[in-house]
Amino acid sequence: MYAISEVAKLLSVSTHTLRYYEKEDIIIPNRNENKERVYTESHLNWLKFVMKLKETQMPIAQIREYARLFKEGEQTTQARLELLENHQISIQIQIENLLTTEKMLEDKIKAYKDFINNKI
Amino acid sequence: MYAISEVAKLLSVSTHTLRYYEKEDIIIPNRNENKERVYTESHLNWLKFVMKLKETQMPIAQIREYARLFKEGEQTTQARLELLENHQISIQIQIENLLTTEKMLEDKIKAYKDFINNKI
DNA sequence: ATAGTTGTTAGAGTTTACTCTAAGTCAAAT
DNA sequence: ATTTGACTTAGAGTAAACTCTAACAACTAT
Repeated sequence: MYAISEVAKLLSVSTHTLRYYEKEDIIIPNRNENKERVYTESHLNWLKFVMKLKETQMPIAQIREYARLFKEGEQTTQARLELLENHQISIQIQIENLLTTEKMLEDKIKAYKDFINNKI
Repeated sequence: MYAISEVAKLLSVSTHTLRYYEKEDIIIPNRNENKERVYTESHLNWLKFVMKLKETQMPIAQIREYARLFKEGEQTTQARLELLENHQISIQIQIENLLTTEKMLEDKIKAYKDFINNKI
């Protein structure tokens, strides 16, 4: 059980951002008697998952959509699967692009090094 | 030799964007007698390179910096090399992150499929 | 002649994802 | 008693990278 400030610290986000995600229906923590947000281990895991999706360029709107489907329950399993499969494809494309550019950079870097060392 | 609209079409960007990049000192095309922008093959290659950098998350400010160094000439070779090497590292980190998340997604996708097919 | 393309300056508008402020309440800790 | 941390609503501000508009000039093609 974590307070908002603890979660912020653990996941390196601001409390502002956590409240913002809540407003965007991405994480809805529990509340204690004083109406303070209480995040469980499972909220934390969900947030970590969300951050992975964000890191890999999934827009907030799509993350919200996944969260919404999740809340709707079992009948959305197929839709969630499709969403994740689409994101997997997006990730694969990103990796391809990065690899291509990395190769290009490697050549350029090599050329620069040759130039600096040997003035060919 | 390409007019702005041809470049826009070839590279799938708007003429607005091309003028914006020019204002940001990222590409400065030649001009003809009528002061119209004229892009050579080499401008096109530079633009393609720029788009690769953008695709791999290099901010405009850094691309501008690289372009500036380029214009300054040979004495900035070392600086340009360092900039590209830093970006290469950034690319490698991005690839690592993507691979990690892809593996995670693959597991989740598998779990969803199992659930759907066998209701385990 | 007129439609189309390009040019200019200057600035306004858009989108995404935060990020922060105000202004006030409430409960726990020192 | 007061500081601290949390809460609320409502909205303003920020940064990046476009994206578009206005309003008018100038050349090219039909």
